[in-house]
Amino acid sequence: MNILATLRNRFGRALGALGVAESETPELLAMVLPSQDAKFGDYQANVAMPLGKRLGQPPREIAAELVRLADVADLCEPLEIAGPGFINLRLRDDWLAQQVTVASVDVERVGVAQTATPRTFVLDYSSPNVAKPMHVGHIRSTVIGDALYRILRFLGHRTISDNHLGDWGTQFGMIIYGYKHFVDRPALARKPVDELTRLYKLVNTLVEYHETANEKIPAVEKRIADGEQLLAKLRDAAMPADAKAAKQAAKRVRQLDGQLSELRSDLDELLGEVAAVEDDPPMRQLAVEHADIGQRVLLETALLHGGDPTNVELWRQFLPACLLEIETVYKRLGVSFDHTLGESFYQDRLRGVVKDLADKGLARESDGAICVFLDGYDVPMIVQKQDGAFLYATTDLATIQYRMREWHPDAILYVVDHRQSLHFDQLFTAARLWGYRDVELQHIAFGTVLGDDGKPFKTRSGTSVGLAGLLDEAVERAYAIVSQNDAARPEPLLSEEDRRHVAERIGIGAIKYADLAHNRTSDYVFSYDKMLAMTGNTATYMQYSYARVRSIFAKAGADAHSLERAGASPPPRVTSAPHGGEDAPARSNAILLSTPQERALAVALLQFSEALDRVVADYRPNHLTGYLFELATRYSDFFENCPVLRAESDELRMSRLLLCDLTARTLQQGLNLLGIEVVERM
RNA sequence: GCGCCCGUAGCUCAGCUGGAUAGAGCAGCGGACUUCUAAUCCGCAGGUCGCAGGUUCGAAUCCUGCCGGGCGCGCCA
Repeated sequence: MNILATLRNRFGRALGALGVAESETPELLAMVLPSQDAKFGDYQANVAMPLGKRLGQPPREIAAELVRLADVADLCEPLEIAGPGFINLRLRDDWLAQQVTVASVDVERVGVAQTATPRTFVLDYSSPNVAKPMHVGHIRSTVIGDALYRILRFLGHRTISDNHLGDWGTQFGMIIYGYKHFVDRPALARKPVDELTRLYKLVNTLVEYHETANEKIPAVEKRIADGEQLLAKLRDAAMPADAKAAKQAAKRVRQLDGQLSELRSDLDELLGEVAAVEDDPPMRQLAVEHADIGQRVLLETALLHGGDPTNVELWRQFLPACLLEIETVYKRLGVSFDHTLGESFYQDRLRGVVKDLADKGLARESDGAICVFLDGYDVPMIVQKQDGAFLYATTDLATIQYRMREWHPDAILYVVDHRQSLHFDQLFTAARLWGYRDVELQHIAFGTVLGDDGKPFKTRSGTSVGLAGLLDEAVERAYAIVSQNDAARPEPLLSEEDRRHVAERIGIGAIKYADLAHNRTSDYVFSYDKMLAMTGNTATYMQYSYARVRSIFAKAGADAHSLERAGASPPPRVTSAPHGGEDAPARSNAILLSTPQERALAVALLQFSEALDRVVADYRPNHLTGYLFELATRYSDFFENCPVLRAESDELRMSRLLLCDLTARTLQQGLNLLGIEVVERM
């Protein structure tokens, strides 16, 4: 059941009867919306105001006409016109009761219909570099992508998830170099993943050391010197005469000052990095011995790309261990993919891509590189470097070509950091020029995860936070909270094993939910305390709400089983209005809406479908978290005001049990679509 | 310099293709546990939606300019 879609459908007909052109109706029907304030009813139609202008009639008159034409008497109370021409709709209690009763026996889909217009979506998310440990930056892509995948699939779309691994880049050159110079063979045989990680980190540290010492530090020093010079010049300059120019000059000085202090703190950080190596004698020794490590890593990478048998064999040998590592994280997150076609998969297609682009006149040589020049962009998209190597733009184009040929999608969604938006703009523009015009290409951009200080989330030492450690920490904190709360009960509910199990689900859920609940386009501040809070819009609160509902069934005992049976049966024939005429006794499995709280809960339950539509409209899972919070709030209100097991009659008791059951299943389904598990007790 | 994103309560954030009196949580104040999980709930207080114009029946939302912040800008991904 989708109330909004039903109402729009009815108003569409009314608009037709009013003589509105069919081409204009979709835009107008978008103005039929849920009310923001309950005193205006459940829904409102705001179409009369814009129509007033077009038809040259007072909006209130048009509203009155629409009220006459709209055939909604079966589901709405008599329509009301308010203000300049708002039409307020209040749903009939008997209709609501009937609809929610039907939803309550829908075991599979809690009343959400599948889309009438299924599309094929390819979703590209997570895409970590293998060989590097996954870090905090991979959470958002993985979690948002997985949620969108689950939601689209639930709505009946064809979905294909493809983890576009970085499995062919410089990080393998590093591992290969590390293997050739530093490998500890027994360790590699014993724990390959750990040893490869150690090699990667070691080589990476050495490469960075040289880069920092030889390039970054001098560059920053030069910028500081230039800045200081400019600042001195600005300060010496005579104050401009007119006020505006003086203000501008002052601002310039202020900005420059800020930039300089930022640069100085950058410099300190870089000097610290260098010192860390130099103060460690063995590392210092290695740094001296491997002075040209940066170049030699690139060489190893080039050899790999060129098909060098030794390096290709090493790559083959190392890849499974690296995959195992990330697979562990995915398993814990409950994320899986239909395909995992990494960059390496496309390597033998790249030459053909560049040739085809050149043949079609889209790419040409410039400064020794092959570039695609696009209107409206200052910089071209480079598809082949001077030295002949290909770039990620090339791989991405090859990937689009492959996906289009293989899966014929209607849309390809890339869940990737917003910093890559220029790349995707260019990629999509190029792809369309290349001939892929009938596919929706979307960069599902998201912001950065920040620490408490408002800067990108890092450890004290400045390295990025490992994803595995992050999950551990959340689960550990969840365990402490679970244990503390359970121990404080007169009679603890949970065994030690239960507590561990619950903590895992709460900890992982908290991280995912916090991420999904934020509007994806903005940065968000990562805080364990906030995400594990029991109040507010958190996974923990949602899981708690679920557990509270379920506890009623635990108390109800055998009733739960009979209810499940009732739920599994076909929809009941609703023979009576909820308030029940004497000659039509309410059936035992019909829902009655005897209080405002029950009614509000029923409306919320029926709006699940609308929430999912909103998510899909612009690929924002936070609309679903917002909905679940609203639902949980409504349930809480109901829980406080409507006794279930001690309801005044058997009919009411059964009705409320049905509402509870549907609430639990809707919460569970909603959380499941976000990749979050529930617990029966907590 | 050019481009993209952002600016909403003390803090962290919502605000659903422009709708009626801008909402949550935290923090603050005051209430509710012999009653289905109080890890909860209810009430109070808290706002020039960065600033200034414009578009219109109506603007936090759309347009322009300014102020403030983040990110990106040829051979990394």
